[in-house]
Amino acid sequence: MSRPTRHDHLLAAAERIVRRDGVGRLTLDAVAVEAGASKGGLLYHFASRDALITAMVERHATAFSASLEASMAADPAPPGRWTRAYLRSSASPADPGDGDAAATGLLAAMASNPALADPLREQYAAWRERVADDGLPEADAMIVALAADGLWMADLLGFAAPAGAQRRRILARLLEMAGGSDHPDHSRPSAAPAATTRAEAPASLRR
Amino acid sequence: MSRPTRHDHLLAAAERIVRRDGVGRLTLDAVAVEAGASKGGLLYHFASRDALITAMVERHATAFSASLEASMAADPAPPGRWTRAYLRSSASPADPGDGDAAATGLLAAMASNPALADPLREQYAAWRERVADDGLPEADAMIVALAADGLWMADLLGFAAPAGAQRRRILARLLEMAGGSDHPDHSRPSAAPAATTRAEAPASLRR
DNA sequence: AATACTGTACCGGCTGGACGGTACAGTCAG
DNA sequence: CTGACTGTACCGTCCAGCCGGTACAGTATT
Repeated sequence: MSRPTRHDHLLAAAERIVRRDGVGRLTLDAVAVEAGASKGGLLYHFASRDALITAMVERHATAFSASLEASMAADPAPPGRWTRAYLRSSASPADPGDGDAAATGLLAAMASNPALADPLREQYAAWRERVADDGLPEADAMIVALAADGLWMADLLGFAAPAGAQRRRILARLLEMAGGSDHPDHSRPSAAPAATTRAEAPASLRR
Repeated sequence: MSRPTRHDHLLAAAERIVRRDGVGRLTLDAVAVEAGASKGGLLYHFASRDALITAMVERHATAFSASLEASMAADPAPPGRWTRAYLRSSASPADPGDGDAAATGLLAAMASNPALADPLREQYAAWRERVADDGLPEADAMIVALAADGLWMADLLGFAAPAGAQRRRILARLLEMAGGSDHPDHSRPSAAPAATTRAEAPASLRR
């Protein structure tokens, strides 16, 4: 679980393919080639295509979970902590390099076998409970989380998500609804002024 | 464009398959069988699989658009009309028989060729503009729309969407944010009391 | 009125290619 | 010697798209 192993490289290659070429191109051969490995080697690590996709989904789930936990730990005010953390983690991915590649596993699962997304579904339900019971008016907290999901979905599906100043205003308003400070930029060096904003639609997902 | 033609039957069959068996089962043969037609006949109407999926997407777009327009026409108060209509149309599908089958086209498009969803993307962008410029505080209107999308996505992906009383409370709060009356049940016969609530996750989408 | 022709709707078998998965012999580091 | 691979050949299946039909309604020709 420390430095990137072959295992990780293969997973990363799979994500790259989905993002760049679309789910339809996620074949065992393509992944092997992308990772500079052989098909045999790939199947040595992941016994089947489904196993590969499951691993992608789980990778995303743990990554998001970690981002959530970190964001929450950095937020001292108890009421609305989870909700704000959820918002931050969905609206701006942890690792900028990753971009919104995180969801590639979900996409792949939905395309070939929705049941593979089950672990994510469970996680999601748990997060939801946390949000609902966060010391805020229940409906408000849920609305913040749902709006975060809406934003995330737009990115995922390549729909035009609000960007730039508009996005920033929406995020600020959501943070406010979640009982957060209006100036959450305290720990941000502001070296990257519009860093909160995502450029455009993914522009990924071609065929 | 009047009574259901063969064309419509084929499209409906395709939607049924995606909903019942999952996107992975959407093959030309399966659609033909489901519609009680032959593969040749199917290909006579839709020159390719992509053409079929495009038609599914467009069908959904026009259906949603119609529902939106109708819902808006029935809402006399100018400020926030679009936003409320958008909320109502996403949160409860027009035709109950359809269920949330509407999105099957999107699912199919994302699975095989994301570019096929482009028409929907355009529509979506247009709707967004309408919402943003609806006489409400921009951020609030967008949040309502995004939350509606979040709800819709949960249904689409089979994630546990808020249901029952909780869903009703959230919807009420969203309607309030959109400047609507708190009792929008005026034209509802209430013969189906919990009709607003969707039972569970789609439970569709198997392999 | 009979014949010939045309366009539309639809059928169903076939093929070629892609892809998941298997098998296996070989390589190389520790 | 073992465990982590590589490289390649191969199999079976699935599936999109093609194509050569059929049925039939309407229309023109004689």
